[in-house]
Amino acid sequence: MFATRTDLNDHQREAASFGDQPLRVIAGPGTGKTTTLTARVEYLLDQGIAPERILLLTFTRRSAREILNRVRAIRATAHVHRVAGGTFHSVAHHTLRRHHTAVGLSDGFGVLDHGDAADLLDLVRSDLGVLSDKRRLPKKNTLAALYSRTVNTGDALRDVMAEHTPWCVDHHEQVGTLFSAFVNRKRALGLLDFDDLLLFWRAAVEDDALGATLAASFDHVLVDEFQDVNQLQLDILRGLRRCDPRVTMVGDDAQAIYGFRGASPRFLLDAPDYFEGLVTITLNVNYRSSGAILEVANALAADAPEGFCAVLREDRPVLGTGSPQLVHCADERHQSEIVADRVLELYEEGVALRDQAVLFRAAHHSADLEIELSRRRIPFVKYGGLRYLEAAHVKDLLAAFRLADNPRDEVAWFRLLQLMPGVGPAKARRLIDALRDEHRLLPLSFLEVEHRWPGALELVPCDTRDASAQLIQAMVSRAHEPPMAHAQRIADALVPFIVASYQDAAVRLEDLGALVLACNETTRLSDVAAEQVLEPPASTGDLAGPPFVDEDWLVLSTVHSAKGLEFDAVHVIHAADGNFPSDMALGSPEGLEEERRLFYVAVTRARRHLAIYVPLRYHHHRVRDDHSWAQPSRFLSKAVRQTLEEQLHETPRASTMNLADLEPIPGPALVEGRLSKLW
DNA sequence: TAATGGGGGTTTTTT
DNA sequence: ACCCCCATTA
Repeated sequence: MFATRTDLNDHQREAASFGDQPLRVIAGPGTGKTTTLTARVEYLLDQGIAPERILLLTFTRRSAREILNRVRAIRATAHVHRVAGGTFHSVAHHTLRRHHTAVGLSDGFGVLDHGDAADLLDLVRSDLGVLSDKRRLPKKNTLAALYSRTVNTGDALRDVMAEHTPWCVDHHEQVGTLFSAFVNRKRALGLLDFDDLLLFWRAAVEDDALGATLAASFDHVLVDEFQDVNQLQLDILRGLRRCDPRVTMVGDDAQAIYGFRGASPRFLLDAPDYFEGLVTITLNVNYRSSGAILEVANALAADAPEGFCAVLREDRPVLGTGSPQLVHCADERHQSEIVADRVLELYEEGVALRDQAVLFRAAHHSADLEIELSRRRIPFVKYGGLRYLEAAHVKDLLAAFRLADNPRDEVAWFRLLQLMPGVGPAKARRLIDALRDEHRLLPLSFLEVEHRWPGALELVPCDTRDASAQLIQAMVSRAHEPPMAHAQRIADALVPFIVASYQDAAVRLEDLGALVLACNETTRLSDVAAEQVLEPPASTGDLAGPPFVDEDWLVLSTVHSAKGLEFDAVHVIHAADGNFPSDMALGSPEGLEEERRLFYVAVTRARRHLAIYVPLRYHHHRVRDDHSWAQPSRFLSKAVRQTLEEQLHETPRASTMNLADLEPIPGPALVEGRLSKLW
């Protein structure tokens, strides 16, 4: 029972058991945000609210699961699993699948990931023939980001372009034409991208009749990480609470780090304007970090021009060992060695690898360290950056899954057809054209595909016709079988193409098997494809081999991906200006402030040990021997440095010497000398 | 006319 | 890993 919980402080308890007005909880890092949300869910259940009438919106589905698992651990009897929980996107997906008719979507609609959406944009651009002057034009990924930002903020395209792509703002009308064609094409093909999930959910929620029904299906709505919502998400939330004041928003303005998705901490700060009668509770007692680490965090916070709402303080001291360190390294190579040394030292002192994390600004910042860790056989898992989902073969199978439910999915066709040897972009388009009817529409059903395919088959090079026909057959034929069996047949038919297209086919085939297994509990393959897009497996870690042998591995993560996590020891690398803050973000004051918050997030992940590493030199790969001197991150101000113990490692060890400086050895002669003894 | 392979240059962050 | 460009091949 909630009433018997003794692990909450007064503020947490007040928040958890708050009544029916809108509630805003400002919760600094380590102040028990998750505990409080968990307790609030528990409290609501105790009050007799039916679990399925509670909606818990979180930033990742992992955190929704964590909160619900914790509730379940306390109240084993409740049907906690019926609480509707997930990200805005995943809840949107569920809602739209359920009410697809009411919002005018077809059954089995497909969900495009970021890359698919960019590909489709490119496809539409070449069809339209606009914007073909490649010099001054944004590339497809830039265009996709532009589109996304525009719909998520609701700002005029012209203004968004003026700020983010000023070099081509003159083309804004053409870009607008492209975007509207892009939207039409997605509709015609039965496809939604990430943004559409939210756009359609908002449309549903804002509709008088449908919106009232959706809003009435929840008694309480709780939103975590509110500092990272954007205008579109706020609109949805307001729609859902159109006549009901029972809403809880939890967030921390100091940790707003998703501006590039149109999010802004101002929605959290201005929440009283959006929700009448809102009450605010602030949590600022930190239970996570040692006092010394808190001092670092607070010094960083004090440098923020606008200040942060929650200034952290400690209640009972958290034990720390030694001071947080600022480590100066010779260069990146040296940094990798010192980090590896330090990680092992801490390991010897009893800090398990999985309780340690190396954090960085950009995914590629860990490249050198990954090599060093592999060399020393230190197992690690990396979060952030490239994902399993983005691997080509996974996308191939997902495309086939989408197609199995929606033969109009031109993006999927385009991808799958090019897998066939001898088929490139041009032939793929001709093949797709051969599948269209007299109105240039793609088949709506697989009956039509079967009917039109023989004509198209002529375009496929002879030697792959059989395999191609089998793949089509596998997708077309839906016997009375469980979806997983269907998925298995599709995967089997895909095997020859994977083997022919990729050199490391064996590894890739295993991934396909895993995807087939994911179809176990579904009714629709397109559902599985969408789920994978909405919640891709978060980690990649192949360099050090399978880390699971000893079940302890070091965590490497982008700061973004480490949000909400905590570790005994945190190593922040590449704290050099240009890397952290990223020079990409320095165009505007808001950009810089977001970087500062990101740094704050990194530091506040640490419980007992914190080290920040600054390489002094960066070698340039373009010109050999060339290097530049790095400035330590501007966030390491004088005040911040006073909270850190500085360590200088000015003399790198022999192994880090720049080998190009040495007198060359007579390599060819030495090699030939040895080899000549062999023959 | 298209596909394919090689090479060089780049890469912010993610639902 | 991706994108873009170019040369070679079918």
